[in-house]
Amino acid sequence: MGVGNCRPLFYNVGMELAEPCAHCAVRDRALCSTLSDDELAQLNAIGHRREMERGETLLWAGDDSVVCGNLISGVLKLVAASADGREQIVGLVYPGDFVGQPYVEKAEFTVTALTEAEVCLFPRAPFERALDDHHAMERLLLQRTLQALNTARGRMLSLARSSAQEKVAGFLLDMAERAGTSACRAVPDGPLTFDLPLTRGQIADVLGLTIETVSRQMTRLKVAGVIALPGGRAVTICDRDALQARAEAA
Amino acid sequence: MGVGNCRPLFYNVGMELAEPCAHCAVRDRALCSTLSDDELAQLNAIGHRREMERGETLLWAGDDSVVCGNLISGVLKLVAASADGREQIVGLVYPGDFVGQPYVEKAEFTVTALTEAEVCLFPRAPFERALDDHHAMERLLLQRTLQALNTARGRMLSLARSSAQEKVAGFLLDMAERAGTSACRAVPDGPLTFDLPLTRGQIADVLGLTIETVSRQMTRLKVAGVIALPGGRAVTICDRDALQARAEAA
DNA sequence: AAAGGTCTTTGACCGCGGTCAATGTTCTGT
DNA sequence: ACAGAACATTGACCGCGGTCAAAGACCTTT
Repeated sequence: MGVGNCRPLFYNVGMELAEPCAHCAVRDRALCSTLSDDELAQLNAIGHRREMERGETLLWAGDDSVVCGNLISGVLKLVAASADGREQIVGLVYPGDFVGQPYVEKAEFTVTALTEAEVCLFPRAPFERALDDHHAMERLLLQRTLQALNTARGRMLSLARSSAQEKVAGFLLDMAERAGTSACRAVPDGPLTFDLPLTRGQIADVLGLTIETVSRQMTRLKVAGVIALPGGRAVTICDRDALQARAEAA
Repeated sequence: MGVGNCRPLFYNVGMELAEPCAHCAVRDRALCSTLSDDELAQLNAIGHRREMERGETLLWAGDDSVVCGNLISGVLKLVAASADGREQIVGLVYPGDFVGQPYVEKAEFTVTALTEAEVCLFPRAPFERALDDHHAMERLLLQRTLQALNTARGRMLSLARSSAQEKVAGFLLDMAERAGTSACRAVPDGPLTFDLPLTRGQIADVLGLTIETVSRQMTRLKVAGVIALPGGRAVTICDRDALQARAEAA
């Protein structure tokens, strides 16, 4: 059940910022950060929020690309699949990131929630019109898209040319960085512990490996004392430098 | 020797379109297609042309991203490399395509000519200002960037999950499509012959394989009668459907 | 035409990572 | 607390594609 209904009926009355943008967790990071409170209220008139459960799909590859928007909380995956069912996660979406593609008729990739998530959605057509009116937002979208392109191209190198060991080590470093605030560390610069938002199977889909290979490489890193696996989906990075070294050399 | 000097000294005098844009081969396809003749003349004032030889590099990964522009003729490659020298071609640039990245300080990838090429270059900073003034051009750049992102993500699936056979077959189909006018065909719908602009080594760099594997797969396709290799860098596609089938299934 | 380079093909070998299968662990709902 | 499902680990095996090496084709240059 979404919370779209919570949107107030009279959003742009007076100077006050309409709910729920006023308390939005990504107000300062999403594309909306380019908008004044008034502009934001206008944009909000065409948007609505949606809560998603783990595993729920927002867009299916091949369907009309009907919505786009900002991720508020949780993590989404972008999945490419071949006709015979092989899958590859081609992107991860974090809070503050933009999801979907304006100016594109058909969605090329399936977008699914990896965790519970909350998104702020806009129908594509009116959102494109909003880009016309808010030049700074379009500019930021261009910059974000250029960044995403660089990220995707960097991952092409890794997918094609890195060993399984390098891929897994690199992935753990990425996730550690992402974990940020939610990670915890007993001693400054000491071991860092955090939860992975992905299953082994999903990690395999990101890295272009199989579940078994991911699992074996994790075990190898554990045996080498580079990481620890306290149980559940938690990981502890015991020796960041060693992990870095393994991420860079075969 | 570039032809930058050929740029006329008084480009925006009168209504006539300044050389060399008037006869530009990609006038109707490049970002400039969004500009009126007058606007184009203004933009041309900050740009210049450059001819490149096979193997010549336009931008080095890690250097300041100083220029961007449009490719007029030839083919360029975008190369990602790891610290220990492994390489991956993450993009090919064809005539009419945009090269370089506005709003990005450091070039992430090395840009090198695969064939003789001609580019129309702009220093990055004034080009960014031109994007401010010409909204339609910025819009088109955004659309092109979104397309490029989709292409890159599609190739992530292929790099990670396709067999060598599928990669080579798919690559040949792509190149056949690109060859377009320069390809020749004795009978309508009959065998199609064209020249690859890439060496076996470069094809390997595109597909995430080795030279030897690319060569072996080409031979396999030849022995199966799907393609012919008349010599030099030429390829003949004898049975397009069979090639398509091999591109899609392992 | 000969010489030298680069690019390509082919062969022999082997190791990484995929596949198949069984067991162990963690999460979920009642 | 228990049952069942989903997820993770581990082992045995093997094939695809990488590596090393040599020979052949093609393209310059003089």
